[in-house]
Amino acid sequence: MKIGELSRVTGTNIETIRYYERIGLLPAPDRTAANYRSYGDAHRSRLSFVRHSRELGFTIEEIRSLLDLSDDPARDCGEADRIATAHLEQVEAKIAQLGLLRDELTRIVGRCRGGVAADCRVIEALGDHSRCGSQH
Amino acid sequence: MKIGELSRVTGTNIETIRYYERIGLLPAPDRTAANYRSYGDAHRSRLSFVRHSRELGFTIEEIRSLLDLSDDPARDCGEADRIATAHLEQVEAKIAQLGLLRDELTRIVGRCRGGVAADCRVIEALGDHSRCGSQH
DNA sequence: ATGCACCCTGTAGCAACTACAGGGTCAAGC
DNA sequence: GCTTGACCCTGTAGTTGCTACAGGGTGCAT
Repeated sequence: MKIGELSRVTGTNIETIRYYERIGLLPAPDRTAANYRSYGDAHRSRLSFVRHSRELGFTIEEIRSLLDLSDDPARDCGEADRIATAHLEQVEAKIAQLGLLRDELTRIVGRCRGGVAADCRVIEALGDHSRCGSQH
Repeated sequence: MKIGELSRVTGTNIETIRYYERIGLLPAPDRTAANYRSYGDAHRSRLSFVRHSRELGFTIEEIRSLLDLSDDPARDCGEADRIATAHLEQVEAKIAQLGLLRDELTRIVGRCRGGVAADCRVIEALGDHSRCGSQH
């Protein structure tokens, strides 16, 4: 299949597919006589792997490591688990951090009583960290 | 005060301060005879406002709008409240999305039973979106 | 006078794309 | 047989919010 179809079946921007090839995440496919990229099923499933991992928030470098692992079926699987576990911990940390942020934003918004900016509690609160309940 | 001191009192990287000046978020300060930037208290509090807002996740453009508001004390405060409320909604959406991600990562990790990559459940799960419980 | 901390400008790099500009290819319809 | 339009190509530059130099100047103490 050509790049447009691969783009449609994987829900990936065409430019992004070429970008992944450029950075070596996807192997360069064969070309047609007209120099068009020609993809097979292996490309499709590799790209799906990449997209799914990206949606889960893995970085390109993490995905590279995971792909290296899956390219070498004899290697130890524990590494994949370590990468995923570390990533899960990061996600949990991010959730906790955003929770604090939400609390503070909640404290800040809704204080507006329709006055002018000079009396604005929102602007005041943004300028003054000292009243924050938490460190961020 | 010179840029190094402003950097210390606000906890901002020197390069970042110059960057904010370049993009017009901070006004260009006076210069000493030796062409060193010389800041006053107004700069300090404006930079604190910017840093606090960035820590709360506001974008540079949102901060620019908030600063425009606070620079013009006669303007309607409702705009500041709208920006902050919209941002709060984004933070809440992000928390919800990360929650789904965490659930899925939790489902994926810890399945490793010490085998080889060919049998790796983690790698398998990453390649196969169809088993995900949620859309992401 | 020489070492060191500090300051300056300008440019390039990071992640992970996205968006052109400026061209080539191919099948369908007139 | 010629045009139209959808598709493809390469290469480069833009995005966000910084950060990191390179290559130089300044100010003060020893």
